[in-house]
Amino acid sequence: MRDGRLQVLLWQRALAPFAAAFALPGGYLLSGETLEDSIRRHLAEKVDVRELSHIEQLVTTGDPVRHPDEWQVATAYLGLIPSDLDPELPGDTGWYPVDQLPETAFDHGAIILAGRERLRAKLSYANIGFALAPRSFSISQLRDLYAAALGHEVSATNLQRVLLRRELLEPTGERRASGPSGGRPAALFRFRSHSLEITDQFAVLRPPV
Amino acid sequence: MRDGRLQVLLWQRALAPFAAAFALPGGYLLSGETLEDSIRRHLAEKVDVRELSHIEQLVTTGDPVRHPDEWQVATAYLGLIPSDLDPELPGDTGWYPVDQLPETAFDHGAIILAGRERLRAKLSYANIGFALAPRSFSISQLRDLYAAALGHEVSATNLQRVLLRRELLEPTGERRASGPSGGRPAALFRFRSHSLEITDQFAVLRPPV
DNA sequence: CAGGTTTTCTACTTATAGTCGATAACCTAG
DNA sequence: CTAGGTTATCGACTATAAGTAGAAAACCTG
Repeated sequence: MRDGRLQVLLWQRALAPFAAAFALPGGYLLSGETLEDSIRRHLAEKVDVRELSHIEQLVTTGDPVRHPDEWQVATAYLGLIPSDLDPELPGDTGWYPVDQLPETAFDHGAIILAGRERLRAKLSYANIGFALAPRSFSISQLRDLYAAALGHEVSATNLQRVLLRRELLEPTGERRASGPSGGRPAALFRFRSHSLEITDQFAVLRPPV
Repeated sequence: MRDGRLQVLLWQRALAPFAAAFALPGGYLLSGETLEDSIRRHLAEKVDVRELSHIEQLVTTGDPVRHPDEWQVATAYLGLIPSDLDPELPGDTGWYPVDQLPETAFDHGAIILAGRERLRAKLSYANIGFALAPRSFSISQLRDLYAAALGHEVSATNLQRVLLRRELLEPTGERRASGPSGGRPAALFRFRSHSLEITDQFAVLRPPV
């Protein structure tokens, strides 16, 4: 989440194929290397990987048409960075809104959309919000974050009750100072756990009718 | 589902490594081959792949410790065969209960359990029952199938109502002749669709308290 | 202190799922 | 042909989760 929108880190290619198109960070596996190690190694060239709050395997494609010259098998991972961290980026990379992608290289456009779907699903049946939200936040902040990620309005009242019932959130006991235009100061919450936990319910926050 | 239990097709290895241990069917990718094509090709040596009612990618592991001699990257798929099909099997393969696995080769034991978890989850928020059940079935049959796959008791009344509400089932209009010990003949149902569809609900059939 | 703003709470409604007992529709034995 | 056993189905009730709306709380500024 950057700028109130779901954005993805892309890198503008210099060389063919797909010169000038935008690609996900990545690269080749070294012999004997774990997939996740390799992802982290390649990503480290772009951002500080200690900032990753969550990473999970997304999909593996071996479709021969995905690369024009070479036959490749590629495994994509979904990685998340909390909204309050703002990593230094090299000049050829930047954040791009997922719902307004530039022209992408290879099959990266489809992979990004698959990642968004995975994220949306896990917002509804897991505690994956911890990977997007800052360590401490108000319910209104969290509502805006969920709304942007899910792509539809979310009720703050309902969100708070659902996440508290599932025991995913706990109050920090602090309150945020109210803004310049006044208003009641918001109580702050945090996620109880910062590792992925699946709930036994699903229907968090369908779009309002 | 075979014999009222969730079973997996395994193949007893003849050669080292893991000689005599049981392994999932599979093999090496050919150059230029799609992952799914490769799976179907290797599987065809064991069973008629036209009997597969569903197939989906499960997980890719590149952990160097998974094979003692060689560095491998392997992608596992989950494939399902309806309970009323009984493929001819070569002598070195057979069905083995997932909750009572023999000694497995490589990391195949963990992969099988991951497959079971995927299946259980999709029974709860998708129509994946179509891939396990016969084309036409009574609610009691379906209850037994769900109970065996989920690992806990399931109420037939509730199952029928939930699946009908989600519009996943439809009555065929036929009834099965009652068994030798009598009883009311059961109405027959079928799945409306035989391709995977995600529902917007989740909590089908939690274990009874 | 009045009026505006944001947050939070409470009550109500709706949707979905879980449970239990009654009833229906068949069988076989006598 | 009927009594009693068996399996399937239905209906009513309960429990839980989620969606909505409006009132109240807690701050701000002028």
